[in-house]
Amino acid sequence: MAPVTRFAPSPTGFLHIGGARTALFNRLYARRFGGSFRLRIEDTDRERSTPEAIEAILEGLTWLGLDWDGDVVFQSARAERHREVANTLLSKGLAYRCYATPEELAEMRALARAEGRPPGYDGRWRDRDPAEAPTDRPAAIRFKAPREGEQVIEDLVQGSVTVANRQLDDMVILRSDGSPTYMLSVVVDDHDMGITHVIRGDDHLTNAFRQRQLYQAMDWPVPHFAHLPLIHGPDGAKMSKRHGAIGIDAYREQGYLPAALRNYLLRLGWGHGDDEIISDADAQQWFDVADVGKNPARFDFAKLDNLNAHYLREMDDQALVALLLARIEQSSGSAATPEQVRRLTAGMTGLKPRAKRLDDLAQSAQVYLAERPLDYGSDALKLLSPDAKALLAGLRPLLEASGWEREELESLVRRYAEEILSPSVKLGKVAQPLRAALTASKVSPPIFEVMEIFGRAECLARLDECLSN
RNA sequence: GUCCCCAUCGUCUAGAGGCCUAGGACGCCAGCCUUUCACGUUGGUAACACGGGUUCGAAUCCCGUUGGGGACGCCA
Repeated sequence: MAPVTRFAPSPTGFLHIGGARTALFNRLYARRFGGSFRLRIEDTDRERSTPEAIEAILEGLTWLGLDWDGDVVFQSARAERHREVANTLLSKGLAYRCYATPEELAEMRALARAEGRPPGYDGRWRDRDPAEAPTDRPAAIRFKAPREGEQVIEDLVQGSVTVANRQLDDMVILRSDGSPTYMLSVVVDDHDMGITHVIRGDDHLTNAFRQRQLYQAMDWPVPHFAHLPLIHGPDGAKMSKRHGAIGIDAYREQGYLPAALRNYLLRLGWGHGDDEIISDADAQQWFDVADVGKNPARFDFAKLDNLNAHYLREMDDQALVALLLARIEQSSGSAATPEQVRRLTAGMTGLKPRAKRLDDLAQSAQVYLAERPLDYGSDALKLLSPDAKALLAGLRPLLEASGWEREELESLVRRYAEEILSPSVKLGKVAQPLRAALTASKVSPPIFEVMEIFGRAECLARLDECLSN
């Protein structure tokens, strides 16, 4: 049977990196075995779910290239069905009304803890005569969980995990306001959607035991479970905003490529021999959730950067320029001129190997965007000493008479430095001031490549402006 | 506190009893390349948490210790 997986985020915040990996693994698993990958928004939480968060999740997934099959299911729209199941359980005697107050509940927990028992509901309304029910407040519906025996889950990642039923209390499935709880909703939705493999974060492992009880009570087939270890921050502690628990949109803003993120996330907790750069096609062919490691992985930006640099270099120049232009327009508020686009496109080869992310690429791309008069900073000025300017002044007539192809320019300047000036003067002695004069910077792509792209007229004009200052 | 899970270089991992003198990648260090910065390239640094077993033989199996993580809501 082809697997059906799903990603089921709750829209209470942005799509974070852990969620993205969960979605990736679900999708990969479904693709690998010819199944389908569904998306369900768990928006049963009253106030905390926001339309903005839903939007951020859908956008984030789409941007990452993690498209889903079929329509998005909104859990909130299925509340009626959830209630129906709760009532079925009630009529089967597998659920009951509970009138315990929040204060009572807190006491129970404190007491249990003090006595060294697992904290939880003590079952005080479990077998109570309904005639004793108070009339002044509504009841919540609790699941009548089995007290004896144990729950065994053959988790695809965690292996066989067992918990005694006595560790599990009677969970609320319908709140006193009549709204279904998450615990009920997931089970009903996963069942109704025909989900065969529940692949999700490790933090849900203990929920799986309770959910299993529910499946059994309804006499539904229990899906396969796979609980993925969580992603930790670089210091081993829980991901915090400081180190990566930022929205996926923040990665996008910093200039990470979807392909790089996919590759990086895939290698977090999973490996395929010595392979590091893994194409989507290979990932789809190789990935199996059963091969995911059980230990939590730390997030490492240095490795992500390295991977991103790789995908950046592999990317088509035109596509990269388009991304860059959008970014530049957004920050400067104005569109690039055709001449700037021409320079940028021509300069891509030299720019690409120098960048890790789109943000630093945009930074170094300034070389091709800046217009005269150039704004010389202290770094450039340092290279433009009177002596250096004198060298450049001597070079000017030679440049004017030269062809304008990069190799020709290079050999010209080399000859100027080593033969005309002195054998001890290296190319760099002239090339560095030249770079400073033409780009107002001390670093740039190879200066002769830059010169070729700018063209003779522009270069001479820049040189003149620089020398006349 | 109760329950569950985990443990190989700094990080991500390969490793399913002899192929391990523990492999790869990122990072870091050094050399080469070089007009700057990068790219590239060559080499180097660095790990089986600890203690007991089992076995002819253990990174691999078992137990314990320590250290991490997760879950214990009328949140999801």
